Formats: sequence, structure tokens, C-alpha cells
Amino acid sequence: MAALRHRGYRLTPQRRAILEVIAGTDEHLTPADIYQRVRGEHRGIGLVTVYRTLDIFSELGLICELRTEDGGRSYLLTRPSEHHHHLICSSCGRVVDFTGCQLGELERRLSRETGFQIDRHLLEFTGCCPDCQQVATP
Amino acid sequence: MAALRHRGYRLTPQRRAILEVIAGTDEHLTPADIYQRVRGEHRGIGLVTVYRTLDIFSELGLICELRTEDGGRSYLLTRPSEHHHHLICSSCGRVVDFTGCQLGELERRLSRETGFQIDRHLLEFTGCCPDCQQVATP
DNA sequence: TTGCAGATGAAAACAGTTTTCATCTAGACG
DNA sequence: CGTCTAGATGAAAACTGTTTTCATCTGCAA
Repeated sequence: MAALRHRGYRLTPQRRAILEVIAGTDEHLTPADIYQRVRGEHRGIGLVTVYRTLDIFSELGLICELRTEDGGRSYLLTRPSEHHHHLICSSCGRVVDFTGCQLGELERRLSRETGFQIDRHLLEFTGCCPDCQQVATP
Repeated sequence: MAALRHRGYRLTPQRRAILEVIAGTDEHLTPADIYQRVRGEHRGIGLVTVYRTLDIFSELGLICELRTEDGGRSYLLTRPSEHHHHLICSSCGRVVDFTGCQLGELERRLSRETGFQIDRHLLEFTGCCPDCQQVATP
């Protein structure tokens, strides 16, 4: 939260509430989800504010944005602050972070072969989490 | 194109034109791009038809959909029909396919550690292609 | 040919996101 | 403490990309 002030942003109750909601769960939430949850304790808040705040948080690296397959977006508290990727349950939407992608070698190979100067990558695994496997196959 | 008929879809001039446009370039095109190009030779076509056709083609595996960072989508002829990923130039948008991601071991590790039953993954490298590097640094 | 399921295009509906603008307020300063 | 103001907010409107609806058209099997 102090990060906000350091960058010249104000610390408003709305922003505090939004961050609390995101920090209070390990699900990934869409802007609409967040809007609804924040409204519980903060009646008059507008969806616009949620969008604006998410932009700021994500620019500051406090939260991390992920794109779902259908083009929607959702947000998640940045937990491991290091470089990491996501493992997503296609059934319940649960997201698990993992580190250690070991793509350095592949990146070097591609760079050599194509001449691209590679500066980032996106890796996502999708599957069925243990809980959902149980439900699916009784 | 025969793939269409085999699956019970009709072979219409609109569909032919759309596939031609996509096959005629190695850029990835958004629905709007495709619409515009097809209109050149096929005046009355509607954007709706483009959307519907893209859905079909992509379901048939003729083209492959990719999500851009800003949530948009674009399409590309499926060139290597095997499992492959993309290397995208962040400057000009050029897309290069590559195979051989060697994520099998990582997938097994994750599966073991998290209990997820993993069924697919998404890997994308982003960087600056050789042409754009030259333009950027003269 | 003919018949008709499937395909098309126009317009309207929709969902998610961004802009605009008048109003409000966090917090720096006196 | 108040005061002041750049920055923040909320409501409504605008926008963008996509999907639905529906009346009309057409590829193609018989």
C-alpha cells in the first residue's frame, strides 16, 4: 500500500478496499467480481473506479493480470514476486503459481535460429485440479 | 477446403474468400482486418459472416486463434500442423511458429507436485524481430 | 429442377471497457 | 487546526468488439 504513495498516488478508501478484496482470496477475480465484493462494504463505489484502480495496481506490480481463454481478464495478488507462471484449473478456475520454468535454453535456441531479440514469455498450463478430478470421477 | 464439406459445412464463396485471405499472408489478422480485405473482392460480405466463419475454421483446426495482450484476437493459417507455439514481434506483430517446446518434463513435475491433471499448455515468446531491430537501432 | 437445411447480411442487442465531466477529498502547506 | 488544489471519484454516455435475431438467400443432394 505504501507503494502507492511512493509513486504519487493517493491512498483512498476505495483503493484500500479493492486491494483488501484481492489480497483476501487466492482466486483470480474479474473486475466485475471485485466490484461486487467491494460493494459489500463500500456501497457507493463505481465500476469505473475498480477499472482505474486495477490499472494502477497492475502497473505497480501489486497485482498480476491474467487473460482467460475467452478474452476476459482477471486479477490476482502478486504472490511470489519473482518470475513465475500459472497453472489453471479449467473446471473451477483455481490458479496456482509456479516458478522454475527453465525456458532459458529454449529462448536462446529460438533467438539464435530466428534472430529475434526475445524479451519475455508467457507460459500457462491448463488442466484439472485435484478437487475437480474427484468431483468428475466418483 | 475439402475439410469443410467432409464435416457437413457448405462451401460458399464467402468462406473461400476468407480462407484465401488468411492463407495469402503470414501475418496474423484480426476479424476486422479480414473483413476489410475480403471486402475488396467481395463487396457485400458482412462482418458477422467473418466471425462465424472464423469460428468454424478454427474449430476445424484450419486456422489458429491467438490472443493478443490487450485481449483482442487474431487468426493465422495453421501451418505446421503439429503441436507448436508462437514467437511474436512486439513491434510489427509478425508471428513465427516454432516446435519442440520440450515442456514434457516440466509438465510431469508440476503434475506430480500439484496433483493437477494437465491437458494443455500455452507458450508464447515475445520480442523484437530482426527487421524491427534494424529500424530501432540504426 | 426442386426443396430445404444451412448460410448470409442488416440491424439490434450485448458485454466489457473507456471517456467525459461535474463533484468531491487526501494530504501538503500555512 | 483550516485552506487549497491536484488528483480521485461516480454517473452517464460513448465506444469496441462480438453475438443474436430474423428474414432472405443459396449450395447441393435427390
